[in-house]
Amino acid sequence: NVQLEMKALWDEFNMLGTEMIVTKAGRRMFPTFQVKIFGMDPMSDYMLLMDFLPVDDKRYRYAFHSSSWLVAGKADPATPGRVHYHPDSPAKGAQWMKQIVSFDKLKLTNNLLDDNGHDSEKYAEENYKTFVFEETRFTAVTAYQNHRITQLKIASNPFAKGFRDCDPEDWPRNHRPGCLPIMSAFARTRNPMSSPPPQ
Amino acid sequence: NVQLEMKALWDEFNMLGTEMIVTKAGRRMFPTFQVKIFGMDPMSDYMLLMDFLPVDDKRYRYAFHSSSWLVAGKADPATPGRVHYHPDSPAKGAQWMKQIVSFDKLKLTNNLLDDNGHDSEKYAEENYKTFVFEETRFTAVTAYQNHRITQLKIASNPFAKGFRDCDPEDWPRNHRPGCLPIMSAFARTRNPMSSPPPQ
DNA sequence: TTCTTGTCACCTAGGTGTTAATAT
DNA sequence: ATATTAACACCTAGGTGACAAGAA
Repeated sequence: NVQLEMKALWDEFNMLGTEMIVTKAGRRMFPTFQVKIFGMDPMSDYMLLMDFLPVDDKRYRYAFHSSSWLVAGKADPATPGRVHYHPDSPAKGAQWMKQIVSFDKLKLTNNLLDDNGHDSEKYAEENYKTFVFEETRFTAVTAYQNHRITQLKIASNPFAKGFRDCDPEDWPRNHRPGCLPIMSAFARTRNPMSSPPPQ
Repeated sequence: NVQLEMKALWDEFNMLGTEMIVTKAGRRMFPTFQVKIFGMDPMSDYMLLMDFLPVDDKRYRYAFHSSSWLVAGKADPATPGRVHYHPDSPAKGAQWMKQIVSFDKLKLTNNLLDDNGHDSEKYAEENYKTFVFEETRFTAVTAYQNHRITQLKIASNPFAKGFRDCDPEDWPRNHRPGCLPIMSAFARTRNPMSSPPPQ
């Protein structure tokens, strides 16, 4: 059994239509994909890996007037079957279960030549179990399209703090009209990012 | 077979009498202990670990007038048998050998209550091979005693760049008397730190 | 046009020796 | 006296979106 961490934040993005930047050098995902794992055999070794499933083979473009994604042709040839092994692999079940497993080093790239930490598919014949979290679905972009996604990223990613025009700590004391939509998405009870989990 | 990396730098420190700061929170070693490994079985799994051997059970204090260490009593009770497993352990021989193995995350502490990434001794009964590098011998201190050690740390550790009063790149162009001894210790051919090995 | 890339200021995160204050 | 601690300015290292320039 696997439980997605930061589910509330993922849901918030998902409601707007999550976008993830891809670059040639590789860009981290935000929110970070991290999970709690239950029910492994504590003494057995496990490999943990992550890959990405194309939802369809279409290409989309964002229509700003209607704030929606429109089909705009066929997708690029599918990404070669690459998987990202969690760097702690292999490890005992007990190790995986005793703390949150984070894929924060994982980077998305549109450079087909660069592996970026991805390995070619192996172990395909072995027993494995797959978990899909629909709320982590995203559209890969080279620049953000939906401005509300940009604002939610700025509001919730600590590394983008430089672009905030309103300190969440100061709200509602410093309440200004322009901050309201961001703040409503940044309710502290739903977003524990500011105090990241140990290790 | 194991080969110490940055041996020239280690030798330079060792000639002066290397000192390493220990703190309650833990302090990295500098130079970093890193090695190249040869002759493992590529397919076998290996644990790699590091520990510290007290050279004697004496306590020392530094005599500034003679620039030497004088015996000043008996050592504290020996550190409990703690070892530091390399975080990549276990891994195949091929993996260990294909790049430099670095213990850069290792931290020294005088806090007996804090493990600081150290594990209690295990595998004592299993087959293992030990390598000692005499040139990495050091004196644990809470504050640097030998000023020449301080200057060599400042000259060679990138994180201490803020304390340099002379940019190695500008020498001998900007040659000033006060910089000469530091620069002679920082010959670029003997200190590749400025361009760290990939990954 | 539309999409992609490279550079930038601004952050987070954490490793330095210094210094002054505190402990022994 | 001497040894240790804690706060600090100054770094390295690298993750952000904005923006201007370039490519398709």
